[in-house]
Amino acid sequence: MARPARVSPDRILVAAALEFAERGYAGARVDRIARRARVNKAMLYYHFKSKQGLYRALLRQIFTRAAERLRAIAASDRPPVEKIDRAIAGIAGFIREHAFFPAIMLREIAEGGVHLDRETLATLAAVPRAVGAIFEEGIARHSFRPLHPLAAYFTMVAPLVVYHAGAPIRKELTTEHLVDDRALTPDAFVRHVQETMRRALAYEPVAVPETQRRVQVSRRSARPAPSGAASNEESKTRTT
Amino acid sequence: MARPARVSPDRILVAAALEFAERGYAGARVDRIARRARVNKAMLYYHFKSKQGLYRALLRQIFTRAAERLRAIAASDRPPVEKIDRAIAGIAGFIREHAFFPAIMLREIAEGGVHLDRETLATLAAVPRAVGAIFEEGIARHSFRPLHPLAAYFTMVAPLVVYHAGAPIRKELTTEHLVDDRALTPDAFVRHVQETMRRALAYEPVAVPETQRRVQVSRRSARPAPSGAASNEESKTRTT
DNA sequence: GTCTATACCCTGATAGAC
DNA sequence: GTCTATCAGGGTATAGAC
Repeated sequence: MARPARVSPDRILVAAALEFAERGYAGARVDRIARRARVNKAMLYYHFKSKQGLYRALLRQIFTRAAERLRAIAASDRPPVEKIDRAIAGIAGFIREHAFFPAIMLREIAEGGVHLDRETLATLAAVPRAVGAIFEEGIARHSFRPLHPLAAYFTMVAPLVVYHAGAPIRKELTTEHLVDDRALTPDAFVRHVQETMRRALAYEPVAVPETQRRVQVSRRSARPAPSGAASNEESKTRTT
Repeated sequence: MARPARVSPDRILVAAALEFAERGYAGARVDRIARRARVNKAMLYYHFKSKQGLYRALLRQIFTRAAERLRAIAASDRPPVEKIDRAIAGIAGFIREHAFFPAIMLREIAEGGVHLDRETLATLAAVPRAVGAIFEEGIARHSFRPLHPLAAYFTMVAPLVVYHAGAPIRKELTTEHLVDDRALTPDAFVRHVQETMRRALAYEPVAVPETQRRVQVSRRSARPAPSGAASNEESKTRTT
């Protein structure tokens, strides 16, 4: 196994990921994918049979990778609260390494899954199942309040995916001075989702960080940083 | 003004909403929109000039309606906590009345806003701005902890949009016994998002509902309903 | 405002030589 | 496995009669 045999299929998948993310299934052009992968279009059909076959192969690859990472976190020997922190950081990390993923995911949701066959659906389902297992463990252990694992899954994953896919539009809106996302860095947003989920899941009242508690005592006294950016956010990131 | 003058433009917009939601911008066919609206294709071009012009007109109409509803809630004379509850219910209601909206929104996010001109971007921005005003009011009043309004906006809206747009795929996954969303009704999900946001925003430790508190006291005693569906969720909906 | 007919372009897919 | 050449179908858009 000196050198990998399947260089063209892999290059094609990488090119397809970019093209499908940018243009969607209908907007993607097989010609462009072939050109981006520097292979002949006929070669692409030789390996993947059709545009749809290529698309499905790509989705299966992404979902499998994501599910593997989340299953590892779910199987780890940590308290459920920490597993959720790590799952959030893990998803954010996965998105950073697969920047095309959020757009493809959102598009497929919008399509209603019309391109997915049984096998691809099964690999897709592995993702919420892995995260759901953490929720169920936490609920069984009374670390989390009882709630529907899928509900919790959506409140956790949807913001991450939409935030990342929404970056270009947010950038434009910020340029036009219609909104201002400059303080909302990717890391800050991950921390925000972690804090949100910790509070959402907590069985007992949420422990308020000390900085906030101090302010809370003397309600109408000086606030820490009136319009400050950095201080306006959750504290330390809990990473994998 | 006995009868409305612009029947065809309106019918075209309705048909376009369905077509763009189902197929996306690239996948949408002008022929199909015209047929669905029962107008001639040339008529469509007469009113909207191009496929892109039609698409933009549609988005402006949707965003304007959504922003108006949210601005009304933001301007109402209620405590911020309640405004957020109503904003969540309002968005869910808007989605129910405009079932095509989530798919179009997710697709446009994935496209990176390539079809949006300045005017359409401005109408889009009105939505997060209206909700953001509520967050800012709550933070100023110390009803909410300090956080980035856009961060809060994403954790609130993204789950609602993704949950609704994801219904077809979830249905398929449930049919294949890969997940089970049968207990997760639209109403239950709205309540879940409301509860999540209440906890996420709370300055003080979250007040835990009595049912939960009771369980919490005697930790390892009988849980309310082991695998029950309805009881597994947040209590009363806070509607508009 | 409404319709018919059509120009013109582009796309997914394949046949067949090497 | 790789390439060139090509096709059949369907897409947006418009011209021009009514």
